Amino acid sequence: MQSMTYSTHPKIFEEKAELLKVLGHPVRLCIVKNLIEQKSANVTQIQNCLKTPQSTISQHLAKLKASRIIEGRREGTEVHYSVVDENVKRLIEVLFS
Amino acid sequence: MQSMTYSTHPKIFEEKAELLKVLGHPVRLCIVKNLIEQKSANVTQIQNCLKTPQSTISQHLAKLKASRIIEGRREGTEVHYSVVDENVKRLIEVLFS
DNA sequence: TTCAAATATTATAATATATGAATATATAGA
DNA sequence: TCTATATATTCATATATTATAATATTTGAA
Repeated sequence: MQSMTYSTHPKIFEEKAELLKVLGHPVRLCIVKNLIEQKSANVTQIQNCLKTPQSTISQHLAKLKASRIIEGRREGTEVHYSVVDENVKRLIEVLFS
Repeated sequence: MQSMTYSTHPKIFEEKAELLKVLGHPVRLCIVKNLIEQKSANVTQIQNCLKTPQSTISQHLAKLKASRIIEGRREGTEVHYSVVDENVKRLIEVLFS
């Protein structure tokens, strides 16, 4: 077990764990999974499908955005979100396969 | 976004999210990653490499065990842990690739 | 049966996360 | 500029997670 280098090189584990933690919430996971399948959606569409209050959705989107998993493009009053992290797309595919 | 079925079929998202959450801790992720590479290790080995108190390690192992990600085989006074979930092995491989 | 080593459990305090209501902001059109 | 719609932010509260010390359990050997 010489290679268990968490104590000397914790960064990689902290980063990857942080990614899993952000994806590790049912609402966020559902958002990401479906944004991958649908390419893009706005907040109202997401909100209606999940039947979750708008502020809750918005906060989950903010967290996904802060982790650079998704990006939003404003079109008029709407904001269209999509998944921009290719590694996340691969991970989600494996997770649900 | 018709297929965003979280409100009607939340179970799959809850289950997968729970898995990600369990893996989404730096110490647990390090344990799992290294158990995959090393095949097996006991608690003392894990503890020494991570330089983390014994009870902390033991609790993380308990959580991984409860999620059926790892299993422990007692050999005398020691318990040897290994990763038994093949999907987790694939997921971790993608995560670190 | 006692002892030492390995591991697990419990209790508790600190911190982080999640939720929803209320409020604020941004944009387009009348 | 006023209004309606879409989205974001703030705030308070509830809940969950983490870490550590202390204690308990399990096992093998003397």
